Order: sequence, then C-alpha cells, then structure tokens
Amino acid sequence: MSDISPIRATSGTNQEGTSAHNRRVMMDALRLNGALSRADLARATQLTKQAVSNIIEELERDGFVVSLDAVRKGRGQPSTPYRLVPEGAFAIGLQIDRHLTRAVAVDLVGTVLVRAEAKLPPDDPHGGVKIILGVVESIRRDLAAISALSEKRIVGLGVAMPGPFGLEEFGDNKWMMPAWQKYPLLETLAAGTGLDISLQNDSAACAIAERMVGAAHGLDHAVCLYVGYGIGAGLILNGELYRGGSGNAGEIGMALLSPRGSDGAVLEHRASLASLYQQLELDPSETGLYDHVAALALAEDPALVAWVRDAAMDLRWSVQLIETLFDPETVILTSGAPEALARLIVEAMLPLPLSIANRPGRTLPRLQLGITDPWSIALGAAAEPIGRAFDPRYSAILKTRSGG
Amino acid sequence: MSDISPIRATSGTNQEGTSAHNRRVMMDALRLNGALSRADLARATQLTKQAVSNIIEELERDGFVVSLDAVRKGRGQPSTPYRLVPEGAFAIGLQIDRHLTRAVAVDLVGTVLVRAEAKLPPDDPHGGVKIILGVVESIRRDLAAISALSEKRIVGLGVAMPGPFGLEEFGDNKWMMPAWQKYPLLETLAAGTGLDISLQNDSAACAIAERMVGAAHGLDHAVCLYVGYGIGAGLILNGELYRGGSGNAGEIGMALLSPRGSDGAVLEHRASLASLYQQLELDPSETGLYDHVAALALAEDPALVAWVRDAAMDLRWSVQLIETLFDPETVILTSGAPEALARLIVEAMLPLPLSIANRPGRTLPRLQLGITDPWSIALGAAAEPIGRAFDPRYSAILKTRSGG
DNA sequence: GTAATAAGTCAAGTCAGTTGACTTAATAAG
DNA sequence: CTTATTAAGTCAACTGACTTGACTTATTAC
Repeated sequence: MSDISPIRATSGTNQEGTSAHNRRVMMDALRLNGALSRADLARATQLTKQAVSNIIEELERDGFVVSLDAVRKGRGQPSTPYRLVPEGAFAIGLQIDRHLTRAVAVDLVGTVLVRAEAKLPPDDPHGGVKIILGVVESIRRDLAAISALSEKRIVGLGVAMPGPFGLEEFGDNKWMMPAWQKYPLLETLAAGTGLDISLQNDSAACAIAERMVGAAHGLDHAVCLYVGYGIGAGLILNGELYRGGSGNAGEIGMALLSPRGSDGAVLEHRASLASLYQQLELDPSETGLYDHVAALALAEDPALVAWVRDAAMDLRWSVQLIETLFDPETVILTSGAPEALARLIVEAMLPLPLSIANRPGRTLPRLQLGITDPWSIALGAAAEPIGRAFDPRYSAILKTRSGG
Repeated sequence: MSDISPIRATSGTNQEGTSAHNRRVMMDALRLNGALSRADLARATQLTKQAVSNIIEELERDGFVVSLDAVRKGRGQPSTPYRLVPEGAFAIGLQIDRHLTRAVAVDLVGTVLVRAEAKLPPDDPHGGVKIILGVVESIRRDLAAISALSEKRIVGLGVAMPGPFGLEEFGDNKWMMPAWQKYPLLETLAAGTGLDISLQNDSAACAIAERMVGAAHGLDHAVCLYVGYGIGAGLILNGELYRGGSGNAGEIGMALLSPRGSDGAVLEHRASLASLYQQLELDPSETGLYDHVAALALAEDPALVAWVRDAAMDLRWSVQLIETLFDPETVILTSGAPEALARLIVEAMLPLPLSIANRPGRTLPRLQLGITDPWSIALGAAAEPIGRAFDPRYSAILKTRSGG
C-alpha cells in the first residue's frame, strides 16, 4: 500500500479543479482591473454569463467581492460592477535579516495594515525565533483589533530571508546566514503560529511585492534586481515567481564577473550594500545606518558617489545579462537602501548597454526604479500566501488527493 | 461588438479543458514511463480507475495507445499495460540555417522516420523558401510511403532558425540572418504547406529535442547550452520551453563577458563555431566543413585545441552564470559541431567553477554532453508541435472560444 | 413612442469525473 | 487443494460545474 510511486506523471484534474481555477481567474481579473461587471468578466474569461453569475454570487456570499453602484454606459441595462473586498483575506509577511526582523499584515489587495520590527541577535536562530514569534503574535493581536474576523481569514505566513537555501557548505560566506540555514525554521514557525508557512529569498519577495502593487503589476515577465546587503534577482516568468530546480534561481550576486578573472570576483563583492558599507567603513549593525546612508546620498558624499559609479558599471552589466537571458518586459531595480541612494544608482546605470531589449515597439522602460520602502520585502513575503490562495496557477488546477 | 477588450484576465476553463488536460496527462505519463496499466495511471494521475478506463478506451479507439500482453506481478488480477502508438501522430521539423536547410519527419515518440536536406542561397529568402517548400514536400511524400494515414496525422510543422527575432536593426551582425528576419516566412510556409507552423530559435529546438529523447527527458528544469555558428541557451523551466516576453530568452551568446571590458566583447565572439572558423581560417560555407573539423578534432590539431582551451574558459563561465540564474537540475552542452569536438570542449570545461549547483544530494552531473547529431535541431523543431498537441500545459486547459 | 442594445436571470441540459458495489484472476497460506 | 487475500478492472447510478437558449429588465438612439 505504498503511496510512493516511482511512476512520474502530472496530476489529472476534475470539476473541482475547474471550479477552483475559475474562481481564481475572477479574483485575478478583479485585482488587475479594479472593478468589473459580470458581463465584463464573462467576456474577459471566456466563460458564459451564467457561469460568471454563479461564481460571483458565491464569491459575494463568501465575502470576497461586493457590488458597487450600477453604471449606465450607453444602451442596454446598466451594469453592476464588482470589486474585491480587502478584508476578504489577510496574510502575514516576515522578513528575517541579519540584524533585524520585520513583519507586516496585509489584506487581499496588498494594503499594509500593521507593521512591527525587532532586533535579532546575530547567529542565534534559537533566540531569534522566540523574538520572531513574539513579533508575529503582536501583529496578529493588532490585526484582530482592526478586523474582528481577521483571525479566520489569515491565509498564511510568508517568510523572506537571504538565500541561497540548502547549500551545506559554501565557505563562511558573510553574505549568507549559516547558523539560520541549519535551524529548522519553517517547522518551528509552523508549530508556533499554526499557520501555513512559505519561504522565499528576499529578492523573490521584492519581485512578488512589485507584481502585486508595484511596477510589475499585471506583467507576465519581469525581473526584479534587488540590491541589498547581498544582490539577487526575483524572477517573474510566465506570470509566476520562478524558483528553479532547488529554489535558488536568481542568485545573480554569485555570478562571476568575468570568465578570465582569476580572483573569482562576483557581482555581490562589488555592487552590494555590504561592499558599500565596507568601502565607507560603516558598521552594518549600526542603529541609525539607514538614515546615515540617506544623508550621505542626499549630500552626494564623494566616497559614496565613487562607490555608486563603480557599482553601477557592474549593475549595468547585470541588467544586460538579465535581458539577454530572460527577455523580460522590464527590469526593476529595488533596494533595501534609502530611495536617494537607489535613485543615484539607477541614474548612474544609464545609458544601458545594447541588448536584445533594444527592440522596436517597447512601451516599458528597460530599467525602472521599484519600491524602495524597506518594508517591501515583508510585504512581498506576505503577498506570496495571498497569491498562492487566489491567483490562477497551473498547480491549483491539479488534483491533490487520491480519488479512489 | 469589438472583440478586443482592454480588460486583462486569464481565461477560465470548463469540462472540455479538464478532459483535454487529462488526456494529455495520460499521454505524457506513457511517454515518460514507457508502458503503464490503467491502475498505474490512476495512481500516478490521481484520477479514479474509472476515469482512466474511459480515457484509455477513447485513446485506444483513436489510435494513440495499444495494450500489451497482461503481466502477472503477485496477487490480484494481472494488469494490462498500455503504450503509445508511434504512428499516432507525426510532425515535420525544419532547420533553416545560413547555408542549408534540413527537414525531418518524426513520429509520436520522437523517432526520425525521414530526413532531407538542401543548400540554401545566402540572403535570399524568396528563393530559399521555394527550396524549403520542395524539401518539405519530399518529406511528406516519403512519409506517406511509410505510413498511409500519416497525412491525416501530421500535427504541425516546427521551424528552427537562428535568433533573435523581431529586432529591427542590430547592426549587420554576421551571427544573425537579416534578410530572413524581414521576410514573412511563417505566413509563406503556412500558405505553402497548409500546416500549423511554430517557430523557435535553434537553441530552443535543441532543448526540446533533449527533453523529448535526450538527457533532459523527464526533467522539469534543464538548460541546453548550444554551441553552433552562434551560441544560445534553450531553457526548459517548469517542464516547458521558456520563451521570454518577446520570444528571445536564452540569447546568451550576446552576454557581455565583463562589466569593465571596453570592447563590448560577448560570448559569441569567442566561443562560437564562427569564432573557431575565423581562427582556423575556414570557410563556413565549405561543403566538407563538418568532416574537416571532425578530422581536426580527432587528430587534436594544435590550433583547434588552442581555440578549445580558450573557448572553454568562457563556456565554463557561462555555465556558472546559467546555474546561478536558472538553478537547473543539469546543464546540457549541445553543438552543431562533430561529436569529437564537442567532447573536447566539455572535457576542457571541467572542473566547473563553484556555483549554487554545488549542493549536497545531487544525482545529475552539473554538465553533460547532449545529442551531437547535426539533425537534432530539426528533430527539436519537429518535437515542438508534438509537445504542443500532447503534453500537459497550462494553456491547454484554458478556454479559447467564446461561450456565449 | 418604439426599436435597438446590453445586462443579467431562469430552468433544463450536458458531460467528465466520482462513487461504491461487483466481477475477474491471480497468489499466499493453511 | 481449498480458501482467504489482494489487485485490476467494470457497471451503473450520481454529482456538479458549465452550457444553452429563451426570457426579463433597463437604458439610449432615433
């Protein structure tokens, strides 16, 4: 009676899968277009008016959508638009970084309702998790104060932390968090919160945030270049986050800068905030670091500007690389750094080198500045469970339980 | 009554989509596992025995599967395995290269049944298309001689040619085929053959071939590094070919070799066969070129070996880059070059630089040599329509016609 | 006013997969 | 050598999500 079959196959599907898909399609259409009537939805999704009516009726009963005032737009019966109910679902997002943790609660449309942060002891996952659980607990309390039924409608806890994951020994790389890699974090969080847990690296979280409420909203192919303590690329391919075979896709910070360089220099060594801190002799665990860097950027501090000019050369190259390999509709630069610094970096990166992105008929810029709010990683972490619960996805159509 | 709606939405689905998906799932499971009983299929696909029975009955009636002898394997009624019928479907694959065109006819399981090639006049798409249509016509005649009902069962014509596509002016790049880029090739072929046409670049075709009958068979994440006249990467991501926003993903030959290099050198300049021909002062349109190069490789000609050593440095780097960005299960090196040369290249590329692919528990090698048969591009081109018709895919589930 | 147009509902119909009991055919155990 | 057990596969009724086509409602164009 072994359930483990050596047979490889995709799962089949049935009416349940169909129904689940169509419900997700409705939610997605409403998120992307704001408010749509049943007739609009029928046209957009290719379903019949009647099918849409049934689904909308159910979604309204379940509290995910509400009708607005009827609108007259020419001949014919006025249409009744529907929009998403923000309070239809909530998720908690958690950023775990080297020196601090941030948590947010968001609603169905991505509005941040509650936020909290705390310092983390370095290299002490055991103590760190206690702090994290406390932060999550306080977030849930605050959220419950805002919306009474929130507790029943939390779809999950998304966690974002620096990757890569699952690499046993990679030297004592300061860009990684070795002690945390070995700690059974997800299991502990699941047990401590009772929520569904998902894990992404920080760049992936940024990309998800950009897709939900930022520059990648509604795009099927976008790459989010995240310049934080390390550097990574969050990949939106075919409308979904791409994770790769072992969940570590997009670790562009580890890309070798040159085939011939004997020093093994990688992008992260030269263009990450870690390299900035090193060059300016700043302490990464310093409390006022963010404001300090913001002030330096606004004042166009010569040492900082020199670093920017240098880093921008490597980043231009990485954008060319991303365009060449992924052919995205746009590349979005995001950063854990203050907006002033991110702006300097983007300006210094222009003009970009020639690539296949230089094509006629472009409507989006090749490179744009994304969300620079330092809370965006936690937001992206929170957006993942929402997307998993409500966005149309191949895997959501498939059967998961045995049918007999 | 405009059909063009500004509303963005994913298509919904219905029973037809469900049914289409499940049929594809069955075909896919049989292709991956060789032969399976109805009970095996039910377990693997999570459908009920009854649902599988109905579907298999229909597939058998339509000539896509046949039963084999019952096998006894312990207690219980013996099971009756089913396998794909190779003659269930055929496709034609067409490689269009700078100096020649190759066409093959393959069956449902990827066996090449017929092949033909012809020289092409350089930079003359109008004359070239006439030759191509003649080649396709002869392939169809030969195929009809083998299988009487083949004509009714041809699912499409796959075309592979060097990319990138759709870039108006990119200089007079010798790696591209500018005259062909402007010619309405697909329309002409569709009109001339009456078949469904699909277009890929040559690296993508290689990847599809590897997935159907080569090293990537059954893998969900694999990258195929194709070293031909140019260099490209064919991307199998989440079990499907990834094309990017404008169909040009994977053009790694155009990746800049270094952020700081002022010369704008790209991979293709140093590691493509074009660069080999240049360095050895060979004429790319020379008739016996393939055998000539094979002989040089077997003899370990010093000039060729020197080029290999040099190119391998750049290719090692590109593999590290691919692993870092895509996190595939394996990287497959394929080439239009003779196998002896491809082997020299792979050997010279080892050991590979450190990357996130250095992880515990790997079962597949980081780099392996793929199909080196020069017909593999045409095979991959032919495999695309087969996959489109029979492999489970998200888009195959969605409704395409209006439902009222 | 009346026709045209469009949103939305009603009620019956379709069909792919599900359910649960049943049949068939083999082997292990006593 | 009989019997219990196990597993493949079938039968026939059922379910439920979407479809169909006619109908109602509400608005604007002429």
